[in-house]
Amino acid sequence: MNDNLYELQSGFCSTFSSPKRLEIMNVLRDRELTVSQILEQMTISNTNLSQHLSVMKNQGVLESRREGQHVYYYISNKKILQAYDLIQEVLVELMDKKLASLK
Amino acid sequence: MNDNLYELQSGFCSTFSSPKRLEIMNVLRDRELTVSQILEQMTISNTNLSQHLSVMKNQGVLESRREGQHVYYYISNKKILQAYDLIQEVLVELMDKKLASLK
DNA sequence: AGAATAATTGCGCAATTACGCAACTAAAGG
DNA sequence: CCTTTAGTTGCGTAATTGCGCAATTATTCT
Repeated sequence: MNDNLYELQSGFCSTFSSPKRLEIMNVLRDRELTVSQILEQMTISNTNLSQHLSVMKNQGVLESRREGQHVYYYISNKKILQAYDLIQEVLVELMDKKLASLK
Repeated sequence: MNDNLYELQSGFCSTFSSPKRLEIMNVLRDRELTVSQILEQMTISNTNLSQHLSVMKNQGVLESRREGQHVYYYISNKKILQAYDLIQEVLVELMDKKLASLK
């Protein structure tokens, strides 16, 4: 029964396991953007961006709305960014620790 | 330059993208355990558990210490569990929203 | 209706990941 | 030193993922 939750959560988190997708989250941190606006901000092909956005939307990380020719994407829940930032803090602490152990 | 951070973070987060690994984190939530103790708590082969623990340790999610024949594993940083719990909250809110939209 | 712009999708391939089996290393006790 | 218990590692294979190319859909403008 709980297996399903782990399943769901791992799917959701798989979204965080790609550098490009993390970059997308960061670009969308405090605003919604159209696909082409995101495209301008990063080095990625149109196709590949669309694929990543689709994965993220399917997992519930992003939502989208169409406005004319444009599709706006945005982060579905601010807690996602909180989690993102927590992990980044962990990484910083990890690197600090590693550096300290080297000297 | 920032690419490296995304790279690092995605590697770290890839740890969260497996149901088994999430289960391991949950089992280790508030205590350290030996490999065989973890084994007792979940349905997984010895080998596969060892492999997952190795991945998690390499990414910095877990640390370990040997005591005689036993190797204890524990979560390296409490913020990891905070992030874990935040994501779970997001999932609950997501399911609530989905249920509400169905009725 | 036809053309242009925005975005998505199907297909194929290369790269990575998951996991079992069997072999191996590490520590403790007789 | 041999055996037992604990844990790890190498290898093979099946499954999944990432990403480019080309084709397709959606919307707007003329």
